[in-house]
Amino acid sequence: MKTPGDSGFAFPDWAYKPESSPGSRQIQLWHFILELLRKEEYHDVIAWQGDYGEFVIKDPDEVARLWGARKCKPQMNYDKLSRALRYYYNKRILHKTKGKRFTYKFNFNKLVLVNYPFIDMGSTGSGVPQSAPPLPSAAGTHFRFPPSTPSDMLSPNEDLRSPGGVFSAVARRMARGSVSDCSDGTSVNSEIEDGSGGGGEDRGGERGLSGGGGGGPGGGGGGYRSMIHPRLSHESLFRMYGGAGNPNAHPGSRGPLGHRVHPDNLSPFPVSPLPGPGAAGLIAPPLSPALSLTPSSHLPYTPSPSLSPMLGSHFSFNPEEMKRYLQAHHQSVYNYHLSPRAFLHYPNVIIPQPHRLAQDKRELGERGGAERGGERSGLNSHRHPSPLSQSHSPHPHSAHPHPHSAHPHSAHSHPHPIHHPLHLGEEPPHLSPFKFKLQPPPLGRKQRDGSQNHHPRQSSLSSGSGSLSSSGLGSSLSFGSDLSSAGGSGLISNSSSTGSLNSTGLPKIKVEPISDIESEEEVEVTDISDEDPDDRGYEYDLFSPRHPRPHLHHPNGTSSHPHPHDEDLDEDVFKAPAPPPPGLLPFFTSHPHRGPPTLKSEPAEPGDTPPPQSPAQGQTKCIPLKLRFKRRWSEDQRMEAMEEQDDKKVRGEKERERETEKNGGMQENGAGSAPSPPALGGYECSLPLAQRGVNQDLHQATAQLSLENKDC
DNA sequence: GACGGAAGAC
DNA sequence: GTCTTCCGTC
Repeated sequence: MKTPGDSGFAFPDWAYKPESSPGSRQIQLWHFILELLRKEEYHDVIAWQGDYGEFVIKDPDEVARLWGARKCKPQMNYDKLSRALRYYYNKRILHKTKGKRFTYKFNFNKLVLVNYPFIDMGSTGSGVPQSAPPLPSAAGTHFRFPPSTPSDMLSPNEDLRSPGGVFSAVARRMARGSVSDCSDGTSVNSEIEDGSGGGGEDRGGERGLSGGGGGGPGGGGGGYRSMIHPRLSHESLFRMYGGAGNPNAHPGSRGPLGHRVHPDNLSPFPVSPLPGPGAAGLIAPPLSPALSLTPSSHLPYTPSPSLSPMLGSHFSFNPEEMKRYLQAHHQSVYNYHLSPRAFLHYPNVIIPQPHRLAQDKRELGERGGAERGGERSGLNSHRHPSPLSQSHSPHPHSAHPHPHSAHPHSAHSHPHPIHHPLHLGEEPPHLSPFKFKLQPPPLGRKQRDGSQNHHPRQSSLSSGSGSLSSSGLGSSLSFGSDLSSAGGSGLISNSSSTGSLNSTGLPKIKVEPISDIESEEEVEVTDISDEDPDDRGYEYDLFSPRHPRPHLHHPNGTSSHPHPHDEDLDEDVFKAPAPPPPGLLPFFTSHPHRGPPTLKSEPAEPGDTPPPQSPAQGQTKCIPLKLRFKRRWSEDQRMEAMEEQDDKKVRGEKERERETEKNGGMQENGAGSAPSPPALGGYECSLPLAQRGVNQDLHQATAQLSLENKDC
């Protein structure tokens, strides 16, 4: 009979790692079984037999004893152990080989699915037994079964890319079960470890995984062989998982500030492909759906976001890059889900004009060396440059007939560990004084009306961790910000589609200054409007970095993941931004030597520190920021009212055609403060027409605004 | 021997 | 969540 060992199939490395089972800090039984199985000295106790993945417990009592010793359960016996094994049946990790005593079989597919849901199960190489672990063939990764040949030993070169390389010797021993959990120190694991000194000698012919890598550290039981083929470049890996290789960002090449994505990662990958703390390194950080960074012909420049650590859904963008990107995007703000109307609400956001773009390019070119060089040096270590450009979601330009098809994972914003190196007390000399963060938009009024009691959202900043299916993070993008600043600094909050809507079901942008001294409170004090305390309060909640909103909660109680093309969000128009805290205004103003930033702000109060003087200062167009915001706000209110009226008219007409009775009630809602219709359908129906109307206004407003601001 | 429910520890 | 322990059933 051909045993797995004879066949040259190795069990994946992750299978030997206790960490490979999320949620369990202790070695799991199936890990332990694998430990025994991979060590020849225990082949008289337990061994592979039969089909691939099938093993027989030759000495149940001894296995139970070993297991009991490992777990410090001296009372362990086969009955108990088998009970534990039977629990794997439901998990489909293991199943019983019928008719064969003490014979079980691993379900590799399940193990892989459990541990690496991203792996295409259909990619199992030909000739690989069904029960053998799947082979991500495209990546050249080999699952073999069982493992442990000398060539499989972790080579020094693998240290950087294999999990073994990031574990301490103790950790490795722990991972191998070499270190007993028992406090008395009498561990059978030492037996295992001791006996495994020559453990790699068998299972010859198992080559290919390590590509002839040298002997691994310890030379014992094989430790962690990298699941990744040594020849598999990091880029390949990133491609595999949707990201591009980035030497600077690669977890294996931790820079001075590079965060080890997941020191205790749960996978054999350099970075766990699982979502969560270690996921971002491999998975292209799903951008805010509204912020597709796909390069396109008309978008010569794409900002490279980095993610803030811990805040799984926060991406950091270099403000300069964003500026350029926005300028490049000036013809396609809709694609950005930055409706032109967004600019309407941002008197200080200069609508990019072609000549400005050129000018800015020149400026960038002029100061690119020093300034951007500085940025690079500061950001490289925490930024994922290109992964996004290669793997990010489809560009919004491509009209998606199916609104939900563009960003299948948009709701699962995987955290990106890399963050901006800004530290409190440091003022990046080269960075724009702005910090932009795209955040889930506030819940729309229509939604809010459905549930008035919008309690402050509890922070779900760490919600990025966990299983693939659980995340549901809003994709907040922070530009040129890091987490610490995210904890207290301001932003453009957009939101695009990630989660919430403002009172008109539209995302908002908030522009706040970066300040070394700013605190979370200061951020939260951001005023949105004097006219709408409700909204404002909601803003505080929503835009507080501590309260990102991973998802959009529909009035019907369901929670949907945000999507840039969600019909609910088609009406993505931005409301009034938050004026910056007055005390922070100096940071908020543009740097004279830098020329007018694309995104800039002005002093909130006339009496505040005056911004750099400009010829247009005295003009009425350059009224104090606060006043401008208020005016804009009022404008916005009027426009919203008009829009709602239009919406309701149109909706009413359409509805009337179909449902005359229902329609009548909706029209009675009137304009302005009318609560949203309870049914989503009506809301969605009104969007296209409403947006058309808005677009006209927006175009006008955009033009006006650009004229209005170009002198400021 | 194998299965699986139940309760509980961690 | 992962066992451990106990137990009834087949």
